[in-house]
Amino acid sequence: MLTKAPKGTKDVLPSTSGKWQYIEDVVRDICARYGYREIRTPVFEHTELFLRGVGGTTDIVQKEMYTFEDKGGRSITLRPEGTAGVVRSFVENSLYADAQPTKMYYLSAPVFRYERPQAGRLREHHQFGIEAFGAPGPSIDAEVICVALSLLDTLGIRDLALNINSIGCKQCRPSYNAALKKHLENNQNNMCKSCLERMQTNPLRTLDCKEEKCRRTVESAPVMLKSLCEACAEHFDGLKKHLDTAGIGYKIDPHIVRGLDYYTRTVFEIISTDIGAQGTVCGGGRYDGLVEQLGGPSLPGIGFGLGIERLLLVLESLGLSLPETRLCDVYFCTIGHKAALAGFKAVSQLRQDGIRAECDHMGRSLKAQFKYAAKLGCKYVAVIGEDEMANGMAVLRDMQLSEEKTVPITELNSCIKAGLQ
RNA sequence: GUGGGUAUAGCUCAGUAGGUUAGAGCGCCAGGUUGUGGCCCUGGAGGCCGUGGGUUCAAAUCCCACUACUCACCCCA
Repeated sequence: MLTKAPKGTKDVLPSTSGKWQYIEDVVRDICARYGYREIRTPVFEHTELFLRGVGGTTDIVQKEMYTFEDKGGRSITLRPEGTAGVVRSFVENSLYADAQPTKMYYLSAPVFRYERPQAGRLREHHQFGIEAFGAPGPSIDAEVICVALSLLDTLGIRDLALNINSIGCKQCRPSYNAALKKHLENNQNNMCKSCLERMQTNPLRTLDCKEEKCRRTVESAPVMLKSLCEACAEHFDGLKKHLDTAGIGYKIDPHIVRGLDYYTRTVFEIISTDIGAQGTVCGGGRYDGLVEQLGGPSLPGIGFGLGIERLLLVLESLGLSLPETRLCDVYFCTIGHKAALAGFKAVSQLRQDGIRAECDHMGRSLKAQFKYAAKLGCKYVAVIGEDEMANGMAVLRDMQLSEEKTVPITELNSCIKAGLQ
């Protein structure tokens, strides 16, 4: 074989693309009910968008981006996440001039990060995400979370954990950061090597460390939730009230720290414990300063990204199957050239009428045609042979009931259509 | 970027005191007498045993290197 799919990429084969399509159908339906409309933005953007948007200190920007120079000398980057491009488009197209909020979604959007692949982590993966601009209050936070949970619920997934947290705003976070850093500096002996680095670059990240000694150090550290300014505390209370009202269970996890710099106030994750180490199926939060930072007006925003591949892993691990559509409604078994032509004609007509019809392309024996039809899961098999051609009658077999009847060839198609109703 | 594991048929895997033509199940194809699927039976196709070196009379099997895949760290969806 000449070459293989690049490391960290995966083909979606015909045997599984039906699952993707089913999920996409559900997503579109839910988004319509919640008033979110689709936006499609380029797969690549100017690199500076992500430098400014995602943040120069993040791992994503520092070591995971697919960046290259195009033939015009521009620095281009394949999008490493979905939000920055949507915000750019929101600003560029002056969508802020419309009545707010602006509620948009993107679906199965390819996202690229140069990482070592492992279970639930690819170099190209696909996200469903939503973004809501312009609404400052916590009700929209709750609505955004509801969209994600609604999708999971519709797919039959009930037992994933929703964790929420608030990481404050530009008023209260700097002083908290300073306090945390001070605490860490006083406990340097009780921290792992990478946390000693994090302490300098982004102290919040130490909260997320899984090392035992770091966790103990962090336990005694000041807590962001208790250091929130009045406005942030009120916002977080409001979110909890809305979630309670909607009957949504959640856990407050003060250790949630998202890896993108633009988050403010509300952050949340929906996590599975049985798809390997990469258990975050959905992650998001509020980004109140991002629109302005990318050159737009001072408008708040909130959104999430949800990984389709990880969602499929969850479905698989829970043993949940999605409804599958039948590959073929009716198969025409034919014997001989004349009959094959008649079958081809009948199939063509049925297809025009929206019926999934198939006939032989492999020169199979009658028996083999039947086997193949059964494999396709056909409801009906029609048989046309020399006898049928001679007397104008065809055999129509119901494959599930194993019942046959003889009908005039001229009435075959209408008979099939009636049976499929 | 750092560790661990694995590479044999389309898929899932057997196969070491090194020793004839490398196996199974599933899948695929063809049959089980005249034109009928699922179950069962029979047969067939399909493998430079990841690649390149080395040891040996002899290597899928032992040694080395490389590559790919995979899991985990990190990070994230």
